[in-house]
Amino acid sequence: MTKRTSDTGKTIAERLEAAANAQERFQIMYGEIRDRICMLVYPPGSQLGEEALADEFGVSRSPLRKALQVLEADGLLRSQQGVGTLVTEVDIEELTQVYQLRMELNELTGKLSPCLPTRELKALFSEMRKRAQDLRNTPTRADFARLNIDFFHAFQQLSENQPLRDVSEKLFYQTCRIWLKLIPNMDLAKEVDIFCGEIDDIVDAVELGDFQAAAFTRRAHLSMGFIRLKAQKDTASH
Amino acid sequence: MTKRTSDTGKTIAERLEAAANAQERFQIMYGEIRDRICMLVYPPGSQLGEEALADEFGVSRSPLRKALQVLEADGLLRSQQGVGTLVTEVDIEELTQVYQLRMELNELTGKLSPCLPTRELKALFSEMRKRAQDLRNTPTRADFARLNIDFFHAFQQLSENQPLRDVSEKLFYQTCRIWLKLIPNMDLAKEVDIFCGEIDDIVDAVELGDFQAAAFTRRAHLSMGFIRLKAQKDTASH
DNA sequence: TAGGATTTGTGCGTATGTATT
DNA sequence: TAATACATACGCACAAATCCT
Repeated sequence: MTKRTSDTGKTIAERLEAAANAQERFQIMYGEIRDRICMLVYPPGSQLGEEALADEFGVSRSPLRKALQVLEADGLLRSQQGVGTLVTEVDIEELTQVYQLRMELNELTGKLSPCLPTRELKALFSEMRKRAQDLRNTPTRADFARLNIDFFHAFQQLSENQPLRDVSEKLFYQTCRIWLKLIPNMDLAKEVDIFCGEIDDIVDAVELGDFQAAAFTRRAHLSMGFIRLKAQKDTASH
Repeated sequence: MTKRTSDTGKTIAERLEAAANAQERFQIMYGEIRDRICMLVYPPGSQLGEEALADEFGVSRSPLRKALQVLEADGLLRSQQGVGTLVTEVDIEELTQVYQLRMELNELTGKLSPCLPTRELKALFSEMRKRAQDLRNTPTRADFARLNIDFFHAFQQLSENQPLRDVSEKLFYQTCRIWLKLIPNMDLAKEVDIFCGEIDDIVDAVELGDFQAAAFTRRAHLSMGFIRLKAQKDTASH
């Protein structure tokens, strides 16, 4: 079966064919590979293979390698001559510092250049609440991970500080795989329930137009989520 | 005249020749080009030329392009087919958000995983104080910029939070060129004097082992420096 | 408007490094 | 230890885009 993107129904090769220039092609490849990494289509430790990927994407290795190189700079891949291009491991101990920083940055989201509470913004979060409700009814690992990613991007839109957005996004993609990795050892329905409750809290704050409250709430949730992850890791190792 | 690096006295081509593997070669090229950009050897808006650079470095375009591509992801370069590889412009208005974020992150440097006040660390800052004294005696643009960069890296070592260091470094290199760009319109001796006074303040705090005080002091200096830059920009435009 | 000069983007063959047998 | 398989790194030639005359 040929892989197709969720939105458009087109294959990657078709999307790349339709791209206007090299920068668009780069964005498509970069985004697609990053998505596969954080959805564990490419699990930590797995090998990518430049030629196979280039073949699937319908391009040569040269433009593909640019995407791989930037993902390596992002800390998601590691390429070494003679060995291969490997997806980096995610270890909760090593991610502790990233999580600490992410918590502080989330607080800044409500502080630096908060957006105005537009109708579009509220509609976006309303949509998130609805998707959370659907997820609660039929919880799956993949939908949980997908909503986690999409809700992150929605939250990002609460601040107009673009550097803050860029930095937060990099750090998010360094950490988000840990959930999919550890959730098999956890109670999926329970975690989904907690996560959807958190979304409800934040959407409540957004609908009131209080973005700073939304940011503090999210910071608290991040902190508690990290503690649950650590607890999970501790029980798994005993 | 062949360009040589300040430290070793070797040309870039020689250093690349001596590198053990591709990753080292990448780091050498990446660091060298970034340094030239923020020292205004390549001023904003100037064009790089892949073939000329590859020729100087004694490599082909392929490995050079990897360095350029990551620098483009860092926001220091912009490549476009048919146009060239151009150094990005630095505008104080656009950097306002970066500066805001940098100020907050500097506060975190004293908060997240502060290092222990080792002898090596104090010696490093003592060296900075000495260099500041030398700069005061004979102030030059280039030495000012160099000390600014080196002092930043020294300050980074006050926190062991590696993600915070990485993020702070990226943001620093996005902003540091603004000083060299605007200093011709300012009083160099006066700015050097202020900067060296700031170094004295921070080194005092470091020698007392109070890294949090050092971080708060630096945050205050960043804020005041930004205000001076903005004021300069306003007077220049009238 | 057309065409030539220049630049980056792409494709592909080869070199080089690593792991395994 | 040597040979082999296989991966990325590299170098080069050509395609495509842009700019200027």
